[in-house]
Amino acid sequence: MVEESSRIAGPELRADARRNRGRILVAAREVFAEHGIDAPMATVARRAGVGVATLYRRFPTRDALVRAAFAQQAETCGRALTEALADPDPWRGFQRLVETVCELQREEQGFPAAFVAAFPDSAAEHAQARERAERDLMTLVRRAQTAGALRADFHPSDLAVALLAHCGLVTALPHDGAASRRLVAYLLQSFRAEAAHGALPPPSALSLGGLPLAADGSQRQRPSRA
Amino acid sequence: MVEESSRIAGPELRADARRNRGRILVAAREVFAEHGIDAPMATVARRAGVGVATLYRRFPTRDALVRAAFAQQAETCGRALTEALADPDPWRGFQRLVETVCELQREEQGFPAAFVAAFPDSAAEHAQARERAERDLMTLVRRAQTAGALRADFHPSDLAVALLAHCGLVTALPHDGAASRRLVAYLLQSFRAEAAHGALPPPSALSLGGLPLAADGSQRQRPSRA
DNA sequence: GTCCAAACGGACGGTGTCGTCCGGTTAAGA
DNA sequence: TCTTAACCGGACGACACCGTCCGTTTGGAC
Repeated sequence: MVEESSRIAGPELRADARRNRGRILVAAREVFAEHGIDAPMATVARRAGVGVATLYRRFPTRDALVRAAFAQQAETCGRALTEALADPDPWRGFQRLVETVCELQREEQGFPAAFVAAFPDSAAEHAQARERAERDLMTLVRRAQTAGALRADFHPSDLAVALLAHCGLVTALPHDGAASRRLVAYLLQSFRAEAAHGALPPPSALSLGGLPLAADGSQRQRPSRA
Repeated sequence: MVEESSRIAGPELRADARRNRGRILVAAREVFAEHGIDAPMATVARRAGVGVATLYRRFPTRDALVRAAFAQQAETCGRALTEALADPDPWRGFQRLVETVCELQREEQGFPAAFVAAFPDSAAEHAQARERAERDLMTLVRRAQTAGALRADFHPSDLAVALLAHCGLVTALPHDGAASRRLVAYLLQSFRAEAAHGALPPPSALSLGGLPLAADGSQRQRPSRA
């Protein structure tokens, strides 16, 4: 992904501003991972060693900060997807993708929530990247199914379901790597063609690719207030 | 479960007080399901048609309210467990239990979070009920394994892992029943003995029964503030 | 009907976060 | 070195929720 300023043909931040921007992003990742996605902005600012004003100047909304902070992780996901497609073994590629993303969720505990929170309305900005991811993912799934490794009734949205469930697990148990790994192992085994025993209920209507959400992105549980 | 007042040999609430207590519980369930477990107390009070003071008088802490509001659901879980043990088919009993609890999580969206939030320190109050649940659960698992239906490497904590993951899913997608049902179907299939292909990573150290948490119950992600 | 303790509810002070404003500071070009 | 525009950060007002206080109402016993 290109440097942001050059994309917008921006006015080239001054040296100190650029330095502070970097510090803020680092601090944001740390704080979000430690205290959750909606830790006070002031905490991030303090950790970064800057004032709140500086933070708000650079990232007008919490959402903007979250998105920027986890852009790197999103890129990692994209790369994992590419690598998965490059794997000559279709199943191994699929498996590695799931494991990599879940590992990322496990390590950066802020990431899963960010993943869910950041994507619903990022359509405009990352449209083409998202679209491409969606296409690649579809290819990966089809390929693994054709090879007879991934069960035929696997629906691409199932990946989103699995990732969201795993996200919920690591959010509830931030320090239990064993639980996370267990869940991933179970899910992967149930995705294998040999595991297909009974019929599955109809798949979700979730859009995949950039990942969720359901039709109304605003309807998430936690953040809503009366 | 016995009526609370009689358990504590309480001073018998006055008629209006009892009526209001009931209204509060109903309102709490509705509000928690709609706005999440940490909706403002005032919202609950307003919905119940009482003042905040009345609410606080009856339930001094949010935790007390949550616990009381979902006691009924907890009881339903206990009953489901008993029924599961009564089922002559060990696997069907196990399967029904999982499906019932997950259905409850799906319907009462506040419930899963309450489940997680309420149990860490309820040791004293529900100790014996919890202990019994734990024992029954163990029996259910062993029985299904002995029958050759449930995979041998299934660990009781896996149930907690699965329920927490499902909890996370329905929290993220409150209105997507299809996603929930899909996840449950996948998980159940992967728990079947025939699905055991590769080895699983070591199980989590989660305590089961009354359900989680990890050692430090306070370490949950969302509620924590700086 | 009378009385009182229990219950009620609105109002209020306290706390924590948000996001902006403004006077001081500094990078960088002339 | 000097100038200036960009940048910085602490302070501040707005807001939401919390939990308590207190004057008023009401159930129910006599």
